[in-house]
Amino acid sequence: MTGARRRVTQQDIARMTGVSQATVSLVLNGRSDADVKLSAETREKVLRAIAETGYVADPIARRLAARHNRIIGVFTYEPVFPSANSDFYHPFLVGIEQQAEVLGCDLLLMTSAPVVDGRRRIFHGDNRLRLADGSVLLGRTIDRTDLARLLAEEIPFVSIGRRDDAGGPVPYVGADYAAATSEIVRRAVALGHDRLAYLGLGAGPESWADRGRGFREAVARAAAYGAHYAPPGDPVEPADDAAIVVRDTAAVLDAALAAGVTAVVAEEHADGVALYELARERGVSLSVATLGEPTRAALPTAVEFTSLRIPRQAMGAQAVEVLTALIEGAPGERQRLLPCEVVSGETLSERGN
Amino acid sequence: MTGARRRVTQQDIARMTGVSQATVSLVLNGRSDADVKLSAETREKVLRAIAETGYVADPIARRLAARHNRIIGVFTYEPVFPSANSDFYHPFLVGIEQQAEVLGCDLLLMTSAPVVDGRRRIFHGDNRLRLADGSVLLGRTIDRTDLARLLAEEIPFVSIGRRDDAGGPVPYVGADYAAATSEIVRRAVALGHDRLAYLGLGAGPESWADRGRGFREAVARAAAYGAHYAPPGDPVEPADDAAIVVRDTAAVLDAALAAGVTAVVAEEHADGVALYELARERGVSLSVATLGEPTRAALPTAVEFTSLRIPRQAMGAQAVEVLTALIEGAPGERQRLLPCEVVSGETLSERGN
DNA sequence: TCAAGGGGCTAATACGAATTAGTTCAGGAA
DNA sequence: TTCCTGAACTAATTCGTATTAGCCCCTTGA
Repeated sequence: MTGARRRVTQQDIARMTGVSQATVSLVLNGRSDADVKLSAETREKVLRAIAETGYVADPIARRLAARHNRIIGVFTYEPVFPSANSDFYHPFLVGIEQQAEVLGCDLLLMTSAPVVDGRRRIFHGDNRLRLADGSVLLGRTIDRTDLARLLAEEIPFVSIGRRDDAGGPVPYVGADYAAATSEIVRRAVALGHDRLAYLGLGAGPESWADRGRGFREAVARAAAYGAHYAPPGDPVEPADDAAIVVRDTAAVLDAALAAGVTAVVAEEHADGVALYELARERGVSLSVATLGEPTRAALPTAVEFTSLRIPRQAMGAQAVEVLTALIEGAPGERQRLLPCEVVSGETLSERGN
Repeated sequence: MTGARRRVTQQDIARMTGVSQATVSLVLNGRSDADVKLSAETREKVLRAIAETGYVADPIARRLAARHNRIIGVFTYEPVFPSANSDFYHPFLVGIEQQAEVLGCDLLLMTSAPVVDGRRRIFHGDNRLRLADGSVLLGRTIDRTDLARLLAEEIPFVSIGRRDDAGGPVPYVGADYAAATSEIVRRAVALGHDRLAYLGLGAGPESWADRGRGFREAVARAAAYGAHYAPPGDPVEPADDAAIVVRDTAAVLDAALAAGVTAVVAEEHADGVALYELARERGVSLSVATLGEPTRAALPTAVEFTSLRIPRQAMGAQAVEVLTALIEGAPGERQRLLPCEVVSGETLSERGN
């Protein structure tokens, strides 16, 4: 029909219908407040021209003028679409996408962030965060200074996973690991275990700290004995004075048995699996619960583990919810902890089997 | 530090350093052409102020002025992050993300598109396609009228998967199903099969048509006999006159055996698996090759099928490549067919086993 | 002494939509 | 007739950056 096509603008529509660009904008935004009146005739004329030309507002210009564009940024420290099959982040993203769809928002994956030391950098020269109305941050650990800067610059964001204050409260949607861990300890105690051990690094991301805290508090409440072991393989720098550093699974098992421990709670699923399998192999009775779903490849096992189900999809969806509330200045809590379901498997059983 | 923070702009930098906004822009863009000269002194002064304030260009304004941002749209007809585990699209997205990362582009997932009849609509009222510099389209079938409109409106896009012309050539990166299918037929003939059958619907997306064509051409070249059966369960509307419509796997097998067919090439992996298993059950010797990876849930089978490996990741990456070439007006082919590797399994064997 | 020729910068404008402060006009009241 | 009011618009400005035309000043050369 037309030859060299150029983008249709409000100006074009205005010229076609003999009105001003401002009028076109007003019609488009369906404005009919007290101080803006448009005759039905004009309105129809403009709408007809819009329909004819297939005009669509340029979202970029819209954002510049109106200061929002219904785009939600998604920042991940690792690739969003990992090559590895066992994809821990996927459920979060399913939730994020679902909620974005509900809200009619698009998702901007910040893949342009340059990778340094294997992690994407949030802040860099050509920072794109402002392109979106706000962003969801996804990652096991998130740089404290990044968080502080996001807060300082008043960039709307929500972290998936609880975060400690970073020069101010950090908006987040996390899993209530402390409560879930306490619940597991409670169950163990109810099953007769009164000498428990926690297998995990004290130092690390908030999610680890929360589990450790849940364990210690529950043990204290139950007036039980609680030891703390650091698992093998990791760079060990236990924050907790009670921690006994061991270097391999066998040593952990030996130490636990020597201390009369009958139930172990493992931060990492894989560590728990290894410990449980070793105990079985040796014919020793030992209860094991793990505090999460597999993130490292675990030994293949046919046993159903007592562990936690992290409400990942709900966390993703709610993160988007909180973010939009934040952007729109709507009231409501900016920090949410979602309950973790305890999966009652067969690895936590009555004391003495 | 400051109270009510406002975004730092070039104007602010200009005021701080006593130069004009234009100068700041020039410094930022490192311009030093013939017609733009800046003293080293001014340059440094400005750069220092930029470093102090932590100024970062607003990508929105940048885009409005420069008419491009480094955003690549990703339009999928289904959710990008499907809940289902067997995720056919995932590898494409891995490739897209990888290439986007290499190019320093962000990805915009068009999740805002309203869903009608279970599919997202590309064109709708508040269309966001223009937000990105260009888009990658992902989907088994893509609406012809959508493609035509994209071409007409000169919206840069690349389809993943070959597409027929739609009022003009459609840019795509596809898999060369025709060649791969021919290769499979060639192998079958080399193994002594001279009566072959094709199991698949003639009508359907281009990718199906390509396979069917590859089959017919190869059969003709080999002067072999080639029949065409429509698989069970699907709404059958065979485009191919030679097609024999059958309604269940048993009927397909009966018809094939009656016609003296010894090797069957199946469009859909699941159909091929069903047919092969049935033949085995009956103790009949029948070679089967399938033309793709599982997209529908197939019967569980321990057999390694002769089939195709679709270079999905490479297709995703190259789609982004072609798209950027398109956007930048760089020369190069806008239609690419990538070779499919033939997986030589055990289901295609010498005639008579 | 004047013109020519840069170097070094700025004014002005564009990009496309949103918004606000008017302006025009018709009709009614005083 | 004048003033006022409200309906129906529009002119002008804003958002922050990129770009281009052109200005001013200082050298040089004749």
